[in-house]
Amino acid sequence: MYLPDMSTTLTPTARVILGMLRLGAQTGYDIKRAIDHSTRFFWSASYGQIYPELNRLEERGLVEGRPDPRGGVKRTSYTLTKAGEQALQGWLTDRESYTFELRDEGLLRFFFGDLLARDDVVANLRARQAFCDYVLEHFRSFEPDARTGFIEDTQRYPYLALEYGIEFMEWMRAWCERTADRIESGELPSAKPS
Amino acid sequence: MYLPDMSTTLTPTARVILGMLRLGAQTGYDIKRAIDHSTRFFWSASYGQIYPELNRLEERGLVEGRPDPRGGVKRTSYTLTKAGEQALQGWLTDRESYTFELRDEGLLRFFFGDLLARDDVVANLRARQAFCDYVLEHFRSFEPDARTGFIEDTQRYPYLALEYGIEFMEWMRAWCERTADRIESGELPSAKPS
DNA sequence: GAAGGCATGTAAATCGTTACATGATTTA
DNA sequence: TAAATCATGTAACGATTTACATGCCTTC
Repeated sequence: MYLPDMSTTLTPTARVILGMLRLGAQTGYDIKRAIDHSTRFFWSASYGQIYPELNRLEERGLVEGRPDPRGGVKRTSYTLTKAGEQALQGWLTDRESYTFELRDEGLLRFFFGDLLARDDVVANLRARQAFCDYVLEHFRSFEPDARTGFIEDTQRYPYLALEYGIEFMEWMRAWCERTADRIESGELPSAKPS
Repeated sequence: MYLPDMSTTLTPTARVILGMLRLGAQTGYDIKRAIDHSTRFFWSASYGQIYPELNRLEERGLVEGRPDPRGGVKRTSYTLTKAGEQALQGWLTDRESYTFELRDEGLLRFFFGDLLARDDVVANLRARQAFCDYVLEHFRSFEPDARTGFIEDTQRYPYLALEYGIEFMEWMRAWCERTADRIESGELPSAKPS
């Protein structure tokens, strides 16, 4: 029988939530905004996940919510409990679990390149390259915010993670360009003629 | 009202299925094996997805299944229909849709590095590095098969996609090493003391 | 007073993994 | 004859997105 240890195991969404609360986010809305400006590219979450998960975390005693009607708006602010702190630290130092999932449609199209004419493969690679440029633009627009942390200005690692993203996209872009050139020059063959 | 064009839109799993059938896979089992040896790292699918999806694709007239009891085993072999070919080509040349999703737990831990002692951040990076090594080992064991195509030996692009995977993991590994060194040397600060 | 941001949530649908179940053939 | 591989499938659960709904406050 399968026994997930629900007393210590954090769901995917719970991991970002606890972390973001610990970094200074207060409300579900805060958390969503922080995610969208930072971890979104490697760990996203929607409102439909965040609000129910906050309730579940409160039931489990990992967070504590208090009504916080600043400016008359109905709002709930959350803080980590002792147990929540421990769960977060436990996850952060857990070297067992290592989720790494990728879903890359451009790469799948490339994988099926033998089914396409050379020009179509090249066009796909150019589209992928444009995608990299688009993401890089985004990332670079985040740089000023990330330099001083997305939530509080004592944070250094969000900026380093952004640096990772930028360098990754630059690497990917370069790979696309190089490969498209190799295919166009005829160095790499194509089964189907153009 | 939301109107996905179900007559032309392929579900995520349908995309690999049609492609793998076109490359020469015959049964659901074939498709699963091909995925596990190739696209798994950027486009995976389980039996629980593949078999029901094959039935749906047959209902939609994109594939055709025939009982094929080679060796006495109950088995269904599938081929693409004209409509299936068209749907596949349509998707392969569609530059509109571009799924790119990443779920990277190591990177999320790194993002929260300000909550950890320097030694723990370094340990996380070393774990990530070990993960890269592990994947690289896998990839390199696939190289001989990929050189001649995973299903038929006229295919070149599966090998190029594997090359991409190897180069990507090498890049990631180098980034981990470099960053761990920068942190260990004290070049990058840590909020929490060790 | 309209638009946009703040704030919280639900319902439906989709997507996906995991465990379970079955049974045949092939190989050691 | 036992283990591995071939082969197909379902049920339960978990995760996630999207659309919808509401209403306040602030700025133009």
